[in-house]
Amino acid sequence: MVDEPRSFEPSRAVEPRPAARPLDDRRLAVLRAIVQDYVGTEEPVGSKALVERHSLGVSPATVRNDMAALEEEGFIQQPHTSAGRIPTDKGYRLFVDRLAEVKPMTSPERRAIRHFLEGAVDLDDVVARTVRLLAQLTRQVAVVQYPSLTRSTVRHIELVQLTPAKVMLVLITNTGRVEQRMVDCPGPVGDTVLADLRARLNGQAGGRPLPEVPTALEELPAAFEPADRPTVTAVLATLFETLAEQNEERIMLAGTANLTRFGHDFPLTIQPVLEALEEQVVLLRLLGETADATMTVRIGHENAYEGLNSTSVVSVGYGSGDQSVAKLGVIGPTRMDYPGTMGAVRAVARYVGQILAES
Amino acid sequence: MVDEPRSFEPSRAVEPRPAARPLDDRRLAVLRAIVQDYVGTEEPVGSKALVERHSLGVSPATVRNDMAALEEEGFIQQPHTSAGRIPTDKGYRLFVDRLAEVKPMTSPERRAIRHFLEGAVDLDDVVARTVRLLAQLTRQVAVVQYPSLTRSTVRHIELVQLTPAKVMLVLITNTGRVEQRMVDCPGPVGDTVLADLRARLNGQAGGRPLPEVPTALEELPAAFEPADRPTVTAVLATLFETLAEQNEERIMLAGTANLTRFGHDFPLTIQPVLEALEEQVVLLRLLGETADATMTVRIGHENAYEGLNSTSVVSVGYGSGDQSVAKLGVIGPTRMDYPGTMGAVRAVARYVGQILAES
DNA sequence: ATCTGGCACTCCGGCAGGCAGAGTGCCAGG
DNA sequence: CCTGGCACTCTGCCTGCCGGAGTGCCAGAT
Repeated sequence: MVDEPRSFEPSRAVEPRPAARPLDDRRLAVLRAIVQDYVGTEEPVGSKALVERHSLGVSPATVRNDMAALEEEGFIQQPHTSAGRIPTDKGYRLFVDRLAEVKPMTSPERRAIRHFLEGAVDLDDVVARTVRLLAQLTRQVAVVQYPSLTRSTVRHIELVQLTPAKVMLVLITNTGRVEQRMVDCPGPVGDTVLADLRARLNGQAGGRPLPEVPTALEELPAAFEPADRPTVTAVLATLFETLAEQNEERIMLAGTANLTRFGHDFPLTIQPVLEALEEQVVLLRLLGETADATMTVRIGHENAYEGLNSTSVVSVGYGSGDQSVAKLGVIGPTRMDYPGTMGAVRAVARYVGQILAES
Repeated sequence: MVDEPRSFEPSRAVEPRPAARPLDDRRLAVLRAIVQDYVGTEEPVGSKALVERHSLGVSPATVRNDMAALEEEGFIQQPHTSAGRIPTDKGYRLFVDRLAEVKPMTSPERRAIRHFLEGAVDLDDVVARTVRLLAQLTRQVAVVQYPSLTRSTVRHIELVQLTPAKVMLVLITNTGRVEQRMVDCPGPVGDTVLADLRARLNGQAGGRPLPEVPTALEELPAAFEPADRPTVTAVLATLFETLAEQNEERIMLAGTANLTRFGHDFPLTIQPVLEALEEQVVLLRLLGETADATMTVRIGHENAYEGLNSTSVVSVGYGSGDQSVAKLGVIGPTRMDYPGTMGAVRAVARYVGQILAES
C-alpha cells in the first residue's frame, strides 16, 4: 500500500525512512504515465516507450524495476510475458485517488454547456438535453436520473373532474415534475366538495417535502361530511400511492453507440453492459450508491453488478439548490480518461442544477 | 422476375409456356428452403445440405441448376466462389411476399401477452410493457411509438394557477396522454377569468380531434373583456404550440442487448444501428413510413436510412378503436425469422389496441 | 427434355514453421 | 542506486500446405 501524500515535502528528516521514499514518488509517476499512455493507445505500454514519451529522467531499465515493483503490489499487470503493462483496477483506483486532478472544462466548453441546456422548455427536455450533452462530451454512455419525487416538495396539487365519478389527480413538484393518476371515486363527486378538497390539499401539503405529505394530511377526512369521506379517502389513497412509488424513479440514457469503441473482444464485453442498461433497476441502484454531493468513481470490480465488472462508473448528485435531488453519471470502459470524464460530469451536474433552480 | 401465383393449377395448356412452369415452382421451394436454413444456421447453404434437410425429391445437382437460375435473377448470392448461397434482399422480399405465411401465436402465447399487458397502470406503463414484451417475443430490438397527439381527441383541458401570473396548462387526450406546459401571462390573472376560460376551452374543444382545436378556438379571445385578452391569447398560444409539436412524438425502445446476436462482423454492423436508435427522429420517420393498418416489412436497402441498410424493419399501426393512433415494430438483421416476427408484431399490436380501448 | 452421377476446379479455414519486433529479467559495472 | 548490455520469451504476421465443401459443367439415363 502507498502512504499519505504529505511525503512530498522537501525531505526533512532522513533517518526514519529507508530512502525508499523518492523511489516511491517515481514509481507513482511511472504508474501515472502508464495509465495515461494506456488510455491513449489502448495497448500495453513498455518501458522504452514510456521514457520516450514522458521525460522521466531515468533509463528504461530503471523503469522496468519500478514496473516490477508496481506489478508486485498489484497496480499493473502483464497480459502475457514479454508484453507491456496495463493498469489493474487497483492501479486505476490509485490513479484517481492520488495522481489525477479533475480536469476543468475550458470556458468555451462551459459556455456551450450552459447555452445548450438553457434552450430546454420543460423538465423532460432538460433531462433529455443533459443526457445527450453528457454522452457527447465524454463520448461514453450517459445516465441521468429524473429529479426524484422523494426529495422534492409539493408545488401544487390539482383535481380535475373527468366524469361524475372519475377524477384526475395531478401532482406538481418544485422540480417541475408532473405525475398524474386517475381516481375512481365510490360515487358522484360534487363540485364544491372537489373545490374544498383541492383547497385543503394545497393549503396543508403545499410546499412540504413529499415524504411528509401523508402525515400532514392524516386528519383531512375528518374535516368533511361523512358522506363525502369515501371520496376523500379514495383521492388520498391514490395520492399516497403516487408518493410511495419509488419505482417511478425514471432515468434516461444516451450514447449507447459509444459502446462500440469499447474494446477488442467485442460481443463479450458489450452484451452484459447492454443488458444492464436495459434494466432501469440496475441503473437506479448504480446511481443510488453515489454519495450525494461528492463525485463517486467506481472502477471495474468495485461495481456491485457483475455485468459492469469491466466498466467504470463516474457519478454525482445534482440539485436545484444546495442539496441534490437526483444523480447523473457516465459508464465507460475502465480504461477511460478519468480526469476529463470527471470534469465533464462535474460541470454538467453543476449547470443542470443551476437550470433547475432558475425554472 | 417471377410471374403470378395462379400458375399452380394442374397444367392445362402445354404449348404457350415452354414447360418452364413446374420448374419455377420448385425453384421457389428451393428459395424458401434456402431462406429457412440460412435464417436458422446463419451460414451459406449448399445444395447437398438442402436436399438432406428438406425433402425436395430431387438430387443436389438439380438443385444446383435451380440455384444458378435464382442467382441469375438476383434472389440469392454467393459470398465467394464455392461457398453456399445466401438470400439477397430481393430474395427475402420474394420470400415474405409469396412464400411465407404469418405465423400466428399459439394460444398460450396469446394468453401470456394479454395477461402481461393487462397489468399496466397508466399509459407510460402500457407502452413500457409493450416494448419489453415485443423485444422478448422476437428477441430483437423493439420500438413503440406513443399514441400520437395528432390522431387523438381532447378529453380535458385544465388550467392551474401557480403564481399570480403563471398558469400551468394541462392537456389530456383520450388515449390517456398528458401534456403540460407553463404559461407566463402578461399580468395577474383573475380567478373568474381563469374559470371562465377553462369552461370555454373544454366546452369548445372537448372531444375534438387535436388538429381541429385551433380552428375551433379561433373566436375565443373575442368573448373576453379586452383587458383579459392578452392572457387568453397567451394561453391559446401555448396550447397551439403544444398541439403543433410533432417532435413531441415520443417513442420507447427495448431489446438493444439483442443486437449482440447480430452477425459476425460486429462493430461495423452494430454501430450505425445504435446510432439510428439514438435518433428519435430517424425512428419516427421509420415508423412513419408504415402503412396504417397493414403490416409493413422493409428489408435491407429498402430502408431509406442508410445505417439500417443491413437490417429489416417490421412495423404496423395499432389503435384503440378501429383506426390506428400510433405504430410499433421491431428492427432486426435481414436474416430474421420473418413469419415468427410478423406474427408477434401483429399479435402485440392487436392486444395493445384492445388494452387502450378498454382504459 | 429433364434429371442425375461424376469429375475437375476453386476457394476458405486451419495448421505448422519461420522470422522480426517488442519487451522483459537479470547481471555486472559505473 | 542507476544504467547498459545480453539472453530469453512471447506475440503477430507471413508463408506454404492440405482437407473439405461447394460449385459448374458434361455426358449419360429416363
